[in-house]
Amino acid sequence: MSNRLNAEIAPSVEERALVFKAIGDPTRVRIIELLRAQSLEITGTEIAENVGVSLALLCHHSSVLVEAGLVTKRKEGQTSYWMLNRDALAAALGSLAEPGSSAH
Amino acid sequence: MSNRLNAEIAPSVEERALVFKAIGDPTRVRIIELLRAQSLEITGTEIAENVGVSLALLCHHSSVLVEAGLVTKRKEGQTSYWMLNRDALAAALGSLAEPGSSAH
DNA sequence: CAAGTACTTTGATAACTGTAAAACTACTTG
DNA sequence: CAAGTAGTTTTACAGTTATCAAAGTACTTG
Repeated sequence: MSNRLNAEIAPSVEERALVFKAIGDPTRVRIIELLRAQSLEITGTEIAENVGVSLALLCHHSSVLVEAGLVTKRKEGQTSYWMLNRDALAAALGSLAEPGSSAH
Repeated sequence: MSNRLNAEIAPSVEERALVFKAIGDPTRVRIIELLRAQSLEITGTEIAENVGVSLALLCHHSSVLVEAGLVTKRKEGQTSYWMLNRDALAAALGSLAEPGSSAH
């Protein structure tokens, strides 16, 4: 299967737009932030509870995030574990970030 | 006065989602990158030529970017000068960036 | 095996989006 | 003032999206 964004190659404009579009929804910003705060994996049910959406709706957002290459899921039994693809996120964010970005 | 994102206050989830949504289109990624590369202002016609869209279409994308607080425009005579709101961009990008983000 | 759990998919719908084309405003130049 | 320029708005439309509700799948537990 063809790989998704893997931080080794610079993502194209279209790929980056897809990533930003995927983050461009309040529910998905919450999902990303929740995943970002995890050091270990987290299950779909836990995410749905934390974010406050139904599992069905979470599953829809899941597909958007997976398509954009931001999230990977691993299924074990009937529970699915979500992982944030930190490299893909950093690649997109970094492509538009200022050289010295945390200045204040 | 400052009704838009101004990097002093942490943008809400909704505000940041709006910014990411605004960047979530290939044409607008190109516009942002073009603006990012400018040290001075750039006119609408120049942007349209560089990005390869009509002025009418550019104007549509303009409204999305202005609504999100990413772009400011100043009109002088019949030409409008665009400026990137670097603080708003950095605030959104930074809110999801990893602590040590430029590692490789 | 029946019931429950954890998703996943499908269908429906209302709202939104990107694009093109055309009309419009307002400034500038001859 | 007529023509051209720069930008804006409007109209139209096909395609997409977020959400809900309901049905489906597959694993687990009693």
